[in-house]
Amino acid sequence: MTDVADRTDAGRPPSQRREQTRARLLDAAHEVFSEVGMDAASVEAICERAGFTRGAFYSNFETKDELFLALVTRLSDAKLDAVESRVQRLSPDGQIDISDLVGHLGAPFGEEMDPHLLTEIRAQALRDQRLAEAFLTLQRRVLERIEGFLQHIVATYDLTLRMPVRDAARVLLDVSNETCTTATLEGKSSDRVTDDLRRRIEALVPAIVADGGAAVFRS
Amino acid sequence: MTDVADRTDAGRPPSQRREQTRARLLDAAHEVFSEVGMDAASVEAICERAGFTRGAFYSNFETKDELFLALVTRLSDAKLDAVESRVQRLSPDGQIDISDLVGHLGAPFGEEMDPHLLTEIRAQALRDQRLAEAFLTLQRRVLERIEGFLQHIVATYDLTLRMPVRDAARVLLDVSNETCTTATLEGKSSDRVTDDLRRRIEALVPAIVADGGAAVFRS
DNA sequence: TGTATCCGATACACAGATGTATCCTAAGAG
DNA sequence: CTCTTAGGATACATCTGTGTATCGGATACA
Repeated sequence: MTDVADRTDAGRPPSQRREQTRARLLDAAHEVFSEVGMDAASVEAICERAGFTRGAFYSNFETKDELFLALVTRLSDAKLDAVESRVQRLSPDGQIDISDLVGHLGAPFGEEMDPHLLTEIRAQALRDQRLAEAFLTLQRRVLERIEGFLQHIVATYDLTLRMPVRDAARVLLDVSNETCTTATLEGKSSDRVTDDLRRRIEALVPAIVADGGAAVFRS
Repeated sequence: MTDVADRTDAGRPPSQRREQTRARLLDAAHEVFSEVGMDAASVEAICERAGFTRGAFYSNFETKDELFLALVTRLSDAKLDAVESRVQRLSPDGQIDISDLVGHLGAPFGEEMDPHLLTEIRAQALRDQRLAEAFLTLQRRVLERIEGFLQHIVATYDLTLRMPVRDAARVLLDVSNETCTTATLEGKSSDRVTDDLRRRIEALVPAIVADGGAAVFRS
């Protein structure tokens, strides 16, 4: 009897139902991990949130660790997609709106990867080789995207940076990360986190871009 | 019979012995928390590391949470002291060695507050109001120190910054934090973490300081 | 030397989590 | 309509951790 929760997989083929179950478990895991952290999150709690019992869990995953890794992988993909699509949508001429820039940089956060989970992943990665590698790979790829993005801007608007593009990308990412985490710690809403980030980036751009990029950037 | 471990508090007055016990428990907690994280660290494991049983623990602390908070407090004090003393030792004239600057900025890390613990504290703080406040207060105070330090340099050498001192301090701190964490994730030794940090700061200084501060900074 | 006291060890009760082994049900196959 | 099978529920054994209550021994002081 499946009365734990009414699910809508009534008439689906079994193969799709399995995927659905995995996805729901991952969704639930995302929430619970973000709320109470990896260690404090019991498999039980995750299953309950997803509307399943642990039977379903152990039928789909080996262990909690594997679940976490799967979740991180899924989030990484989503994150990269988000960055990628934003880079594509870059307007090819005219001025660059700093809010836009923030959008590009902030994309790695958004709903896909909130500071709670980012911090959690890091904390875990410091003690798990596989996770560390996964995380570092992700970070490297995000960095490359941002670097490419900057390079594009530099070429398009004929700007000069006061440091190598790579370093500039890193600084922006670092400031992004720290600002988001700190603002979240301060209990700020998602909107106000973005405000903070915007302010920080605005202060940073004139330092990185020669002659302040006055002709190109606008607030 | 106290044969769990030979302690050297043989003939000490009881009051001092109590302090010793607390200190040893805190030391052990530092290690264990840093190794396996707050949640995974059992009181048992901490006591074992310290050479006690849980009896000693519950005789000195209310709960594991209180222990963690006490540890963070102790670390904060140590951290601030480290920053403070380094600021005092600033050479009043001549050139500024960038390694020195890194030393000042990196001081918050060192042995006092390694990235493992920093990350751990953050992860916890995201879910614990009291911890969040403690951490934010610490961060604010460290920031003020760095700001004061920068202000001192600017005044002494008559430099111009391309952003408000406050923002400059933040950027430096953010880059410090992220660099240390990432380098640690990459499995780098303490020395190589410092190397990384040095490189990052070197790239950053010319952007922040007008005309690159060429006359003042040397690698 | 006797005694009170403090501090840490030991023992215990209990709660919660993990993982496995088994059972049940509903969708497809013939 | 029956049989098969997959996917998830249920039940169970085990383990680990927490916190409390009690005990014992060393120190300090008379």
